[in-house]
Amino acid sequence: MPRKTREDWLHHGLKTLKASGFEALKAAPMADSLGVSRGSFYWHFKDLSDFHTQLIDLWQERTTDRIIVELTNDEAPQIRLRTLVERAVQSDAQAALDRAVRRWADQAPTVRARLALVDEKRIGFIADLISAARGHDRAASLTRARILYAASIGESMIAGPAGTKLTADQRSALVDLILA
Amino acid sequence: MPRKTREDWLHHGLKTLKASGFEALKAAPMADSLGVSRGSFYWHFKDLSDFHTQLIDLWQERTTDRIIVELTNDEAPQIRLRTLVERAVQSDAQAALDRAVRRWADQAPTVRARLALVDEKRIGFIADLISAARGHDRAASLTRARILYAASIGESMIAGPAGTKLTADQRSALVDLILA
DNA sequence: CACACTCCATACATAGGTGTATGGTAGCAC
DNA sequence: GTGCTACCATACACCTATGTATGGAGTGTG
Repeated sequence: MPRKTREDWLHHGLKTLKASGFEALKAAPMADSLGVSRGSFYWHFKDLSDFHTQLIDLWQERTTDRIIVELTNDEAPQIRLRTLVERAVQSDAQAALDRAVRRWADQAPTVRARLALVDEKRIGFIADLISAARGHDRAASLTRARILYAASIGESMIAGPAGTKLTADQRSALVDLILA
Repeated sequence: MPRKTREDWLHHGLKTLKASGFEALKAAPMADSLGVSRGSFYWHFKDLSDFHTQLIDLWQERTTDRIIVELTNDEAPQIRLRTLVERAVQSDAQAALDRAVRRWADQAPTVRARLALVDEKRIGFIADLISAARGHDRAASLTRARILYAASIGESMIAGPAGTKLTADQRSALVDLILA
């Protein structure tokens, strides 16, 4: 007997979003691949848009709020910044999910608004780390944070063939450049 | 009497793609907004995927091949590089269309393959300009080209509130950094 | 053991998309 | 002005999705 919980649906939603984009966040196909019927979906969620907002909440918590908490520790800010970049770019899972949300945001205004908040929060946190490391004034740190964040996102968006991705050394050099 | 040509359909396709994403590239809604019926569409194109490939061809010609030809002139490579960056980031029309294609690529393998070629071509051209300006070896120029290209793409992807975009001065500083 | 409560399957009405087949109209060729 | 050809409208069969209503299965609790 299947018996899926609300969390089962949401986790499957994140997987689907990452693998197939938000266009695949539909009740019928998801129910099929979960081995239940749409009845389950409409019991746990009022409708699709209810499911969508809960999904975005979960995404933000996992990919932003939780990360910031984890990286608010006693290590040197330079180290924390490098850890952050590696986490964001290196792990393809995180990058793919973020790409999917970003694509989604271009079509759904509510998602777009949420993504804007998340971007701002992330850039602000990066700026905090830069400030702590180098003591720039806030404006300069924000500009550099924005460039670093943009480069990371862009890197994950380029569709080039395998082997053309930036290496760890090149990413590290980029961080040096930002902290210079 | 309407009487739309193949070019009318393709141009409307680019506009639709830019404004509403590839999900809106459907025969029925486009026919409505063009004031004709789907009969016209299926006269000019075999099916949707035929339309899509022709659309991608037009996009590549306009946003890559033509630009490269225009910028293969006698001006100093530093100047041409700055012109290229301004064209790509500043004009929102180009950026929005590129974003739409990049999102599309995440769902359609054929589009993804084409985008990979286009990215490679653009990065190669940027690397040419960097090499001409600074005489780096090919590998170093390609890395820097990739960083600059990634930063430009990422910048156009960030969904922050108005006023947080990089200014022209900041973009120019980024180019200086790449050419250093 | 009964019974309520939780969870799900199924059927239905509705909507919007595809691609095809068929027939109609406008304009040019002669 | 007849006729050909290019272009389009319409109707059809089909598919896939949504959301709702209704009627079961299971499971725990008294």
